[in-house]
Amino acid sequence: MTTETSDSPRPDDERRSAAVETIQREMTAFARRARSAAARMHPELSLVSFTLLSHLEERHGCRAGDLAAHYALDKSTVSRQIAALERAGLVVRRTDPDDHRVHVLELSPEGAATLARTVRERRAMFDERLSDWHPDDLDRFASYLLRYNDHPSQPPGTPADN
Amino acid sequence: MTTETSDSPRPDDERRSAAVETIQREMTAFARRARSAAARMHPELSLVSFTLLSHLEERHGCRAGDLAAHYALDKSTVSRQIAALERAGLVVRRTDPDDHRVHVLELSPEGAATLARTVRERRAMFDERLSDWHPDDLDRFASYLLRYNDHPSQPPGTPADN
DNA sequence: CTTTGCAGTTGTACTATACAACTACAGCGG
DNA sequence: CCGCTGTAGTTGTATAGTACAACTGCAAAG
Repeated sequence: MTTETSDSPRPDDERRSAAVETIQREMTAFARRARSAAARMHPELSLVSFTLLSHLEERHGCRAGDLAAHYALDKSTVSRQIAALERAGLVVRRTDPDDHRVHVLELSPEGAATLARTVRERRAMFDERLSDWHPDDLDRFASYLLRYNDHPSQPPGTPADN
Repeated sequence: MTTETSDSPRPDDERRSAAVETIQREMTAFARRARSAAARMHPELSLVSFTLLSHLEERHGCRAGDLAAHYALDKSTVSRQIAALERAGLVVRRTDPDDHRVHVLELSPEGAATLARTVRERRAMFDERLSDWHPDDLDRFASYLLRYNDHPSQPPGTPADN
């Protein structure tokens, strides 16, 4: 409050503080909007369903528990999401022959198609939104986001070492 | 598909595409996590409540409709959120003497205190998370986020000119 | 064969949200 | 003054996403 030296270059702490403040505010603003924006864009596939399908595509199938762990969701949530996706015909679920407790999840052809369509639509949105950015800026922004997100997060089941 | 020139420097379009892909993926990942992370950190104040209180602080009070418009929320959602915040004693609501339809919303002292505490906690989290970043990178990241978010968004009541 | 543990499902509850219908009020045209 | 029309906000109702706890079914250890 008393460190008003506005005509000299601000110390690093102050720059840092201002930048962190902006990052916090803007990340928060983005997070607030993202779900409803996604929902309005793809009434067929919520943000969570979309990410689950993406994960299945990347991994070429996986187990429900993997999804829960990876996305810090409760296993019951994943169970219901997957059930809905199966009902919609986007995911197929088969029992692992080696361990009958395990259900292996995979994209159905329709699931892959729906995912591809959604990816395309999202891509178009991002392309449009970032169309006037210089490629160098895009690269830097992308790497900052990677760095920001490369951070461990506590799953809901984990009591955060309490 | 036929533009395989992997040994020569990639054309701008391809860099662009890769960067946009990353931005999309990482923004999505962040959005997915943000709410639950915020909820786990502040059981008292959801991300939405937090932003509503912040807005009230910034504007030194405003109307419910302003919040709805600004945050692209339905007026009923805002009404209930504000009702909950009022019940919790964080917001005071009084009728505008000039127009009895209007309810002017303001932070209560407890609301200001709670908001300040939450801001502090969030700040600490962000500070820790960004502690090993160079100030220049923080500045750039912040400005990229500002630029990214500086984009119009359709409120839910707006049928997007259909 | 029993016990213990893991993978996933189901029961229940809560929050955020939207849309539609409603209430209360303001401002206008007669 | 009276009624129409538009606006601010509330309430009814429905839905989605989520968590926690209790349960089922199976596996692996003893």
